Amino acid sequence: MKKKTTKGRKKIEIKKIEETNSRQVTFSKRRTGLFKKASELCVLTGAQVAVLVNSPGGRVFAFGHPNVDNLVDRYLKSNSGQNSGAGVTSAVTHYCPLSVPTKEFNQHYAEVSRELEAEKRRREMMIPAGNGGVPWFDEAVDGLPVEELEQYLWSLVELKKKVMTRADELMMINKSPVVLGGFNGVEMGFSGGQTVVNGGGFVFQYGGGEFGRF
Amino acid sequence: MKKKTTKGRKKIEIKKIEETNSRQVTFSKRRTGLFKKASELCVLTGAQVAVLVNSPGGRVFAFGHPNVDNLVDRYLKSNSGQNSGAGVTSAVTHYCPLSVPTKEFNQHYAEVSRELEAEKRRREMMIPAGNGGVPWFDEAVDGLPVEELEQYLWSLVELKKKVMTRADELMMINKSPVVLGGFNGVEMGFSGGQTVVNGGGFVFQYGGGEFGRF
DNA sequence: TTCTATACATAACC
DNA sequence: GGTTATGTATAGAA
Repeated sequence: MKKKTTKGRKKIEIKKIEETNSRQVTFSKRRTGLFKKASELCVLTGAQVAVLVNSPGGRVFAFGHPNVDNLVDRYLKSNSGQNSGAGVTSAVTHYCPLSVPTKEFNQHYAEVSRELEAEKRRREMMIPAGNGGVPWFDEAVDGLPVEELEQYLWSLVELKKKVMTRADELMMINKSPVVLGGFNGVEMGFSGGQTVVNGGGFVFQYGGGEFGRF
Repeated sequence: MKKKTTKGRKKIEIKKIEETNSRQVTFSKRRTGLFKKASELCVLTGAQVAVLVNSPGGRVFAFGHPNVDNLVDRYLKSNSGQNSGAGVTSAVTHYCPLSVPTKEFNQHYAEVSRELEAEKRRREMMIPAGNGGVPWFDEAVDGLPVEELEQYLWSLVELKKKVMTRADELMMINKSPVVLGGFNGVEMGFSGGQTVVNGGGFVFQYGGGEFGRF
């Protein structure tokens, strides 16, 4: 008989995988799984779903049902135009035309998707634009490109801004303290905590502990 | 002893669920699962992911990392100026500037949505995507050199991590997914380290209660 | 929602 | 890409 060569799956912590290679493998496998899940959600419930994934390296993968463009388009229209609240679609933000590369990809995706669906309607998966297995992931991850740093920065800046504003509102409107949670090993709860705002800083606290500062 | 009350999970065919109620339940469960998967993919591999879900009922759910809202700003800035090399790599990041009509629409939509959905995450949102709020931080960061940006980045990333980690803990420990709900008619999913947004703001929820809106 | 019993996804290895 | 042993997501029922 065959020798047991594997110890089987092991539990992992959900945090960035530092090891480049396994990170890439995981990305690939999970991306596939994500698309599959999205696909099943569509088929089972009739919902429309669009998933856009892009690796730090910049490659874009997408899944869409009926297809990405339509979905995005729909969001676009429901925004700029006005639609009753009835059958609503969305009210997300206004999207710009997709960049050429992305556009092409989505286009391609749409085709592939359509074909597969027509064929068996099991799942319309995606496939990166053209190149098969290409080194895309490693490049920018370690040196974390400026653009990514900036994205994070802005993301955080926005978060902070909103947190601040919200904190103010919450404290003004009702006197309920804003609490995000407790500490490790500390009982969880949303009462008894308080939000402290000081010129520029925002601290989430619970009991005597602090777990977040902005 | 306890009677076996369930036959356990059964294999199902991936085809539309006709029974309305179970379809609804499945939608809810799987949507949560999908967001969680997306979240994990982001955390584990550092990829950027956006998920848009349109339920048959018309509700819109979205998940995105990094924060879409901020990417809008980011885009706006790089767009008006020069499409900087920092250019956007993801389709998700290509958003058009929010137009006034859009904002108004979103506002209106939010109201309608509120009426239709008497559940809980209804109320008011604030901070129309973009600016309009506490600019101090914004401006402070605006003309900062890259080196500085990186410093800010690190400090903020650390803070963000704490919050995200905490959210994760809350979710894992209490099994209640920490939800970053959206308004503007868009339900935002949030779990495991992702900040979900969309033209407006988001809501931190815990179990059935809301504990923070930004 | 919550609870099982299972189906399915996937971490390690090849 | 495939295999195997497990960790997880969930269908069905309450």
